[in-house]
Amino acid sequence: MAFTTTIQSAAIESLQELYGLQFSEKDFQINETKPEFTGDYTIVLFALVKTLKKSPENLGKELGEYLLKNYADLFSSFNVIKGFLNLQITESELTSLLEKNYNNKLFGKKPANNKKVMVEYSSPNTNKPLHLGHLRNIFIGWSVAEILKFNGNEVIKTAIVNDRGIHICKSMIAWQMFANGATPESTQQKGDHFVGEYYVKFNDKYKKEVEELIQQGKTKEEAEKEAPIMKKTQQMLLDWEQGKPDVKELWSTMNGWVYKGFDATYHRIGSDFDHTFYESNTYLLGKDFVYEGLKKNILFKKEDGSVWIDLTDKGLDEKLVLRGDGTSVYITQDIGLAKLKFEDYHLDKSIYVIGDEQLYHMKVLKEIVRKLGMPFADNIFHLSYGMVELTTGKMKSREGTVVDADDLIDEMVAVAAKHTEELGKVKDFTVEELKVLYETLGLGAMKFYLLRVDPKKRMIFNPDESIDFHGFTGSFVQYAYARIQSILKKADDGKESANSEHLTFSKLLPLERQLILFLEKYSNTIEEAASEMNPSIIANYVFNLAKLYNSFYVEHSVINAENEEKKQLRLMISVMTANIIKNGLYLLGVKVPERM
RNA sequence: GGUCCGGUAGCUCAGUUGGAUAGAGCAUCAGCCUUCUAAGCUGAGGGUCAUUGGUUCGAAUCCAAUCCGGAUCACCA
Repeated sequence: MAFTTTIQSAAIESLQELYGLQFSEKDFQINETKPEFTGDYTIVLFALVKTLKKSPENLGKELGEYLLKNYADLFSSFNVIKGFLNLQITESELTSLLEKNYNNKLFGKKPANNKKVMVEYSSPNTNKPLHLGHLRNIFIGWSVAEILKFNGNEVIKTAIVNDRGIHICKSMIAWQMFANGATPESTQQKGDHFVGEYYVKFNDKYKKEVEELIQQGKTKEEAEKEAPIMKKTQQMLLDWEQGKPDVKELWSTMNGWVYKGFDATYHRIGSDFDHTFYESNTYLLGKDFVYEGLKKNILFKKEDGSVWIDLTDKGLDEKLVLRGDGTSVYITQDIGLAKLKFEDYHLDKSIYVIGDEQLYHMKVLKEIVRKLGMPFADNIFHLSYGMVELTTGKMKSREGTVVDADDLIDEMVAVAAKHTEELGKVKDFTVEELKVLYETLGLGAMKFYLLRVDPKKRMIFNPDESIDFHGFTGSFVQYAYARIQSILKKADDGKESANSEHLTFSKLLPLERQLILFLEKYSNTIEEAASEMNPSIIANYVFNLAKLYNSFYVEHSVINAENEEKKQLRLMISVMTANIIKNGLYLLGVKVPERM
């Protein structure tokens, strides 16, 4: 049990004994004691003062004395300042905690609790390569999935691939017009980049045609509709929907190129999925529920045949769910897919990692699903994240300011290599080891940078800051880990590994105390990260742990400790710190190097 | 215009179920490598927590209004 909850229940019991009143957890707070005061944890008494009709000082004194007397193994001293009761934890409690956890490497991992959760993330279009925004999405999704798993849930990672629609046809038309049969193989290009180029070529050509038409006297709207390349594209979309063989074949060939490219990127960044949904398979799914809803009068039809739902009672307006020509729209497919997910996988919860620009869409989806009487409406959860902006403003594909994912990864890894060389560390490694190290450092820096901010918030991507290896970065944390490994290796060489049997530690130094107390908070931290679905909580924790350990590291020697007892204690602290860093970083998708 | 999100140090961000003198990192300045990896450590300066009012023992945190920024309100996905 975590210290805060232990103290909470001790205080509740004590108050019951002392004053005969039953308090609950919500009645008063347990905080960590601020560094400028003596103590480890603080009970805030103000809230109790009123009901107990006592002065804060007296209440603090009485409660403090009672706790000290009746929980002597837990508390060693107390002091009262204003309405704050500061308590100090006994050394025996701290060291036994260390021993217990040292032998149990799970750090509060919870047993399976049988919640089945699906996390959907990534969700790319197949007409262009992944970019920085996708990376934030993927890292958040993967991390949240792993965090939920670590907290005892059964998690299914999925992606929905948007593999159909007008945007894919654009790339296809441009390829037909300009490629002369070129392929990714023939041009030595990654498939997603190859296809993306034709998407760009489409837009160039389209723009030119529109301009020409405008010069011939057409309005902008007319020109955009009548541009020959656009007409061709729309015809292709119709052909695709009617299943015309040559169109379908080109479509699957080009998508195949893109998937190969995506897979390479996913593999490199360590992202994985248990299942992939393809929109081309699911886009018709919602229609049946629309017909059903019509029968039940939940939906209504307008004169032109289009089908709508009235959400005005929810503060929204009327939403279209089926076009006049009977084809489905975005929301229609999502209704179908939502149901499919819950029914095929028997989910307790379905999480969608989608940008916050779709908050409205997801709200509408939930309401429609609810109105259609599907029981899982409340278990749909939109994990929304803010857009990634550049220091120069927003990313816009038309203006060429999109940061390509593969380019960015290459650059991060290259900077990691350069930096390592400059520090003169290269000579300690083989070529193979260096290659692995650079990936670990470069990808680690990038993931940490994108995950250290609360997902819900918009964030600004600063290229210089992102490739920094100092301060609040993945490298900083990795470095602390590598230094510990170095100590452990030296200790092992002298056959002096930590032995936790029958040791009595006394006189903990302030930094040793702080570290043990901080390590103890890890299990709370991952629980919080899970309930908030927020990896940044772990990033912050793991950084602060590394920082604290670094202070300890320069202040106290482990191998040349004052005596054997101290050495064992510090080895145990070091091992636990390393294990928790490794585990915490793992939950962020960041690997640790044994040396760096 | 309606709805939603945000505004904390020069910059990027923590801190918000109300608690003690608001914290990090970067940047700036000053120190620390014969001693477990200096990708590190120690210290200094830097704040009207957007503004105003309210709630109370106590407000960055809750409420109201205002200002500023963003998203969204498609027979696009």
